[in-house]
Amino acid sequence: MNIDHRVIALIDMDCFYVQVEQRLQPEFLGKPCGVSQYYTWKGGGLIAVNYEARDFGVKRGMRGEQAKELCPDFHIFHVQEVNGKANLNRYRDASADVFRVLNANFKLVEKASIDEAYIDLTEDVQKLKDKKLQLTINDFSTTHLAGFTTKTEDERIEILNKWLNDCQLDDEKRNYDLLLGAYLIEQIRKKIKDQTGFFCSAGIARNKILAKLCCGFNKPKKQTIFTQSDIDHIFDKTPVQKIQGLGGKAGERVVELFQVEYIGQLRKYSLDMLQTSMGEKDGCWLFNLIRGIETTPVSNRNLYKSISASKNFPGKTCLDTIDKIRTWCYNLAEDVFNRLEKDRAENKRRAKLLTVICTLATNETITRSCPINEYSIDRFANDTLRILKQYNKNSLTSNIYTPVIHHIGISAGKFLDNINTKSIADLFSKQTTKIETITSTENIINCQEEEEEEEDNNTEENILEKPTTTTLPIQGDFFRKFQKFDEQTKIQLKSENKTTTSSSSITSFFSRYTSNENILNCSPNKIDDHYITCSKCHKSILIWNMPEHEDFHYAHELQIEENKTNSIIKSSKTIKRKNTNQTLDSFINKKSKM
DNA sequence: CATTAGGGAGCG
DNA sequence: CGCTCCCTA
Ligand SMILES: Nc1ncnc2c1ncn2[C@H]1C[C@H](O)[C@@H](COP(=O)(O)OP(=O)(O)OP(=O)(O)O)O1
Ligand SMILES: [Mn+2]
Ligand SMILES: [Mn+2]
Repeated sequence: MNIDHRVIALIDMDCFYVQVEQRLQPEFLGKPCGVSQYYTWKGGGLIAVNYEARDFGVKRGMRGEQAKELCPDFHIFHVQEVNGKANLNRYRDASADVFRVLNANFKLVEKASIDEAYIDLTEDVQKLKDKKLQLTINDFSTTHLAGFTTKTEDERIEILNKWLNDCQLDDEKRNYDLLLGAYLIEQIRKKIKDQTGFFCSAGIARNKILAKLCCGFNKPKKQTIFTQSDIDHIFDKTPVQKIQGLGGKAGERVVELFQVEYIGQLRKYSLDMLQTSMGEKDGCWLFNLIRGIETTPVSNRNLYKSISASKNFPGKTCLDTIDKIRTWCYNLAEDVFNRLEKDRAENKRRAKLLTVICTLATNETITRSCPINEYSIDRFANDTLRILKQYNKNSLTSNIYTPVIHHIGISAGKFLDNINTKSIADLFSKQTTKIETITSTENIINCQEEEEEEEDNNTEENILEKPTTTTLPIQGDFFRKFQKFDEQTKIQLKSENKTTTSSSSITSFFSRYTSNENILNCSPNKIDDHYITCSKCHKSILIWNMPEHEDFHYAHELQIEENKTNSIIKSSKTIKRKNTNQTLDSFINKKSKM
């Protein structure tokens, strides 16, 4: 099967938590509503807002009170509280209702979040083809085309009808597959509505990124088809940050380093240039993406990989005594315990690792793990407490805890199946020698078993290229590049996962030691706030992006000389620098706020 | 004083 | 592996 010939759908529930609440209290259907947590503080923070309320400008993240100002009839549902803590089980259960419908109707369904699923429809579409259905506009009553924005229903029908006839008569553009996919999704959305009461929207495309993107084009209660011929003209107007995976720092890097606003503007850059700036893997992923190619498979995972409970204790609500901390350890442990027991009964598996996360007044976040030998509230709570006590600077006899705690989280993961199916037994046999010790080998197997992991090239090369030196963040990239000349080259461009740019070493370097002098050293030219002017192109560049920007010119020059020497650039893995300013900012902001 | 989740990659 | 950082709902 050609990876470009897949049919992928992304289904996303409309204002999901609100619909869950409205299903319980139908008298609020049609009225502007939202869901908030912790209503004591200014009406609580809204985590979901329905479309009626959005018309008034109410948005997620607003306070309940603020929403009331914009929309006096706004109704606020409150997340259930148990032991003084938000409990999201109602939404998890509603999510399970939806996924039961999906899993009953499709083979390959990936739970991407509490309210969305990717479905690989490729096979279903092929089967449907044999039936030679005569489809009409009535089979597509909520379908839109990503390439056309229609103002009226008549217009939608006119345009869709034309397209429908086109691809049924002559499938030169291979759009018929997408049409059948859209047909299947119209059906399943109707089933979801009938069997759960919930409305949803969907995107249908040839890969996950496009399906996700276009799902948002027409909401609520609608679905959108994104054809391959839409790629160029839509990407030319799609802000970089709208692409999943580029909503954060990676997207900022793209915008800064290439001086672009829309993802389509990257088309003029060579693979080498993208890789030089973004790294081999991400550069390759971007290069393909903007040509409509993205090969991340829909995985078959239906179950959670971790079950966690956490709570913030901002400002004066901080935990400053052992007694308070113990109480919250128990509250969180109980929530996790209840969900783990349910999970064990339903899924015949047990979590083997407990991870405790806390944020202290010093603004450090600490993460520590310990094995789970038995599901028990006491044990979860006491393990958590024991770990937290290790960071108490006060005397062990005192009830006072310093520094105060602003966040605690407990997470259970590393699930191990109880039942020895043949395949699992086989997998175990390989490293049976050390089972007892919760060690992770088994867990890895477990993970890999449910995940794709089909072809796993790159590892060898990556290891070879791992930069072993801690480079100072000072115009280092040129230097490093030449150091790498001798490296054997090749490197199959197969990598397709985007994500992450991180560099903990550099971050901590800055957080710990610097003040501006170190940062200023990076900049050859003039400092104008955080920007400097590049001597080559005279554009304003954020100073911490300057080294990559220089790489960019370097790559550009090489390219202009039309020589290949691909290997050199390809094999140079950029050490990713961090947006130091932002790191420090958030450090300071958090500190001052908490 | 946005909160409470959850998934994943890279580093040592 | 454990842990940190990143990205998303
Ligand atoms: N930042 C958040 N914090 C806590 N819960 C969130 C957050 N974002 C989303 N959720 C929850 C509430 C949402 O109803 C649910 C699904 O999110 P999402 O699909 O992004 O929006 P939505 O379903 O409310 O509206 P939409 O119709 O736009 O999809 O997840
Ligand atoms: Mn949604
Ligand atoms: Mn969603």
